[in-house]
Amino acid sequence: MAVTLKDIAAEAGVSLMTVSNVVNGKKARVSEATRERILRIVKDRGYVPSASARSLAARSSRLVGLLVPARDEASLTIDPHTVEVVGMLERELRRLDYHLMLRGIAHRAEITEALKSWNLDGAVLLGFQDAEIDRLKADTIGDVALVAMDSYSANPLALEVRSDDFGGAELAVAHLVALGHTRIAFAGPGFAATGVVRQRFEGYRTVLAANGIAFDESLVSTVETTHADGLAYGRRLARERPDVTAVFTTADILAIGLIEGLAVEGRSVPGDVSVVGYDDSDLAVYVTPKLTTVAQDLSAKAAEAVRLMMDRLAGNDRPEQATTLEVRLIERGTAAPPARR
Amino acid sequence: MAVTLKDIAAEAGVSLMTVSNVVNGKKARVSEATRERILRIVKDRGYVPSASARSLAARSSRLVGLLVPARDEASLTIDPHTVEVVGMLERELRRLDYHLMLRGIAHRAEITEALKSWNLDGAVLLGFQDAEIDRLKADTIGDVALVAMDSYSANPLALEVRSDDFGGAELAVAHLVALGHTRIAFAGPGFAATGVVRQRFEGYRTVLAANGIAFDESLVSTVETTHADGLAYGRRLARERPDVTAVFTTADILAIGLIEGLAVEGRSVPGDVSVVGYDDSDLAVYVTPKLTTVAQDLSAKAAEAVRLMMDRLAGNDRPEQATTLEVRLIERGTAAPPARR
DNA sequence: CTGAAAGCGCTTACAG
DNA sequence: CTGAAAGCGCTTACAG
Repeated sequence: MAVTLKDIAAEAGVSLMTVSNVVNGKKARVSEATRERILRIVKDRGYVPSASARSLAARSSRLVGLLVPARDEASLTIDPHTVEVVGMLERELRRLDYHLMLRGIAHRAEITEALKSWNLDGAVLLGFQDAEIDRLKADTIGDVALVAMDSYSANPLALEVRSDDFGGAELAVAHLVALGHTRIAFAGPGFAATGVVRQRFEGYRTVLAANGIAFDESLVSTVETTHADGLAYGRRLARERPDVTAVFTTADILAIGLIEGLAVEGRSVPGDVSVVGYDDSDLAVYVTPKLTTVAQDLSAKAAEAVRLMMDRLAGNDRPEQATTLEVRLIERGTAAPPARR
Repeated sequence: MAVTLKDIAAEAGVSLMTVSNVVNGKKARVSEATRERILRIVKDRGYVPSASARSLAARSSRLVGLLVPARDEASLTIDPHTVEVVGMLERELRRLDYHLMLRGIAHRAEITEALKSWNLDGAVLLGFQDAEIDRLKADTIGDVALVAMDSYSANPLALEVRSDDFGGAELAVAHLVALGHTRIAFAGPGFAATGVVRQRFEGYRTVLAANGIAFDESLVSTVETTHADGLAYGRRLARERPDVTAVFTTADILAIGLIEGLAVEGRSVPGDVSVVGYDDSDLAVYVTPKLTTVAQDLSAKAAEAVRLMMDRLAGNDRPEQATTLEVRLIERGTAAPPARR
């Protein structure tokens, strides 16, 4: 069987408690001599503390859940852009000696279940709608430090980290306006009263207004964030809306599909239509021309999520404000002045 | 505090044991009447068993580790192609009521540590070199069911799942040969005596030999699996090897970089050079022309990994053979007959 | 069909 | 600086 605290204690001729103190680095409580002797035995025997025993006896499990929506028995909805966040979160947590449990959530009740079952110290909610975050109640989440990524929910139970989606849209649309465009379309997934896409939409509308461009409802289209939907949208746009000279899109993948759709109908980017994406995913530089897009600092986002969680775990109060990270426009090859008519 | 078995037992007026039996579905041991009464209370009170207590008391933790290499303090090395496997594994395990712990491995010792600390029932090794799998010893991994994905290691301690890398290369190169190519280059990351890339290289060589095409060492290049390295390779190829009319590549991303590199130097695909990728990643259809590539069934690979693990956990012997999954060639737009000279 | 006892491997006060 | 006791929430034999 595995070696336990008891084994180490027996071999060192001390009590179990002393070994525990040494293993947990409570220096003040053990003399340097016994400390070194014990550490040596621990190493020789390859002792690793039992996390479940620890979790059971102590208050803390040093376990953090990464909760991701999973549509009805399907796979996790992790888009490539999210993966990077997952990797970063794992790294940050590992540095702090925490472990990460990955859990798909098919039904709402599973959140509570995941939290309780492993006695998680914290959890990161990745990819949930604001409405779902709103619904979280104190009695269902207990005492975990909960951080919701990319959330604009008003739920005080969740710590929030997101990028400046409003500002990112402003950057993109202002760039298009500066190039001389006035017929600028907005394409993104359906949105509610709040949330990432809503913010980007408001940023779009604000820049139009600031530049005296009338908002035209018929210029905003609901397009799911997939290459196929982007492509279909591009074809429709090419055929039905020759007046549109630029499109601001809420995702690179959608932008890339859109560009292909336009091409299929004989319209070029940025010659006939300018396109701005969002995310600055790897994809953005794989296509020709390379995509002009809005970049967020994913690494900073993950680090901030962990920082907020640890702060909360340390007993500090929830910060007044949600953290909003800066964003920047990456100018590449898909946005240019509109063609002369 | 959270509600425990004891609370439920008290409320139901039965012993703790009876509740335990009900919760664990040991129907034979409890009368239907008490069973229903207890289930009702469990539901009303929102009781969720403590996984750590269970793990400590029972033999099993119902926890599986997903171990991924993490280069020195850096983020996890999860490429987009791997992500899909992660999602699939999580789904399969969740269905079986197991949980997944995601852990980056920076140093070899961390494997043992991860295994022991949470008393994992099983672990999936994703993205490790064969040499690292070879090095695993029985005393360091204990009794966990270990499955190594895409491994060709001979270590009997690991269960193995992989695609038919040799066959995939055969398919790709045979396709090129059938189109009339004879000067076919091989591009992929450096490889050792064993492993995925070695297999693909051998498949390449075998098809050449079978068709009476002399193997030419100068046609094989070591190119890392990134867009940038692919691009640099493409430029080099265009300038230095006008004789090469086709390239078989070990990854789509590399193929896409290669195509761009060729384009930069004024050579077109498939007009001047044919290119075949590997993986059939999403990327393959985002580029123009769409990539001809070799597809593997990632979903089946994940399912098979879980199946092997559960089989082993059920006490069955390790299968004689590693599982090798079928692979197929997806013909799209980047491979065509060589241009007439 | 139901239950009392022992124990899984730790940590947390509390003594000395 | 070191230790004996109690307990975290379960499961595993073993009785009845």
